[in-house]
Amino acid sequence: MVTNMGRKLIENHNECPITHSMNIIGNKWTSIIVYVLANRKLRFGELAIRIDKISRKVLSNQLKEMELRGIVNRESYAETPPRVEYSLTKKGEDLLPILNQLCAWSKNIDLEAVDEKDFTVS
Amino acid sequence: MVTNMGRKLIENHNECPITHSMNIIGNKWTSIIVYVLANRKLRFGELAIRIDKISRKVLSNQLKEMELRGIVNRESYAETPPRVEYSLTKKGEDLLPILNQLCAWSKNIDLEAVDEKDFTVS
DNA sequence: TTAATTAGTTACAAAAAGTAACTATTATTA
DNA sequence: TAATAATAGTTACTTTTTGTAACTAATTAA
Repeated sequence: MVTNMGRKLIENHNECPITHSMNIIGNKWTSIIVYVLANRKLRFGELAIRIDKISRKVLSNQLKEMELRGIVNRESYAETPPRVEYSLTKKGEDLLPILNQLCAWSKNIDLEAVDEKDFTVS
Repeated sequence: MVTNMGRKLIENHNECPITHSMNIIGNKWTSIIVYVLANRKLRFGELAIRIDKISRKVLSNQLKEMELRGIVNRESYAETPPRVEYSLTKKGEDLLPILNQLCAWSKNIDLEAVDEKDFTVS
């Protein structure tokens, strides 16, 4: 059985900085996970509850990738039932003020228009 | 024939601001398009060339969505061959400084580790 | 002996993104 | 006259990413 969990990257030979950034946070969940981990350490299950629309599978994959990139820290305790705690690294914390600005930016963008329209063409 | 182009949104009833933000820019290309449109107006084909890994199909879909959300402006000229120019709105421009911070943040994150590892388990 | 607890994993399904060929319109070229 | 070029998309199809629901292992408590 073979499972691949590495996200496929956008080729970026000329090292475009925004493409590089998107190779790190250009997906639905990474930023949300960072935001929820702000100022606290959370167990896997707590994260799954707080980010209630994420699936455990995707949460697990994202956390692995984020750990690999040095955005989150994973501490595993040899207990039963298992306990695994996730927290932000310095790098992860450094992302927070940027995410807060993003939140402010998006405040008056309305998504209802898209939500209600059906976007069908015949 | 029916084509749906509306992106599916993360449900966000408690109006989590970061979830809202991710419903707008939580994908591979939106931020890259904004970044490339900084300080200039570009035609569809020019965008496709400058963002060379994006497909015309996805570029087209993204631009529609971004126009709908008020991030880009689309100007179409009745010429042959057609000319369509895209530029940032105020809202789009407001995103730029945030993207620049993101670029700075991501500068010393190395993706090679993920690239080279195979992530296979048996 | 059975249920409860927790951090994942697994096989499968749906959605998003990628590919290559195609369309319509008019001007230019052969 | 007919074929070619140019441009902004679209189309049918394939691959990748994300989502769903059920499952596992290990130990404690009932």
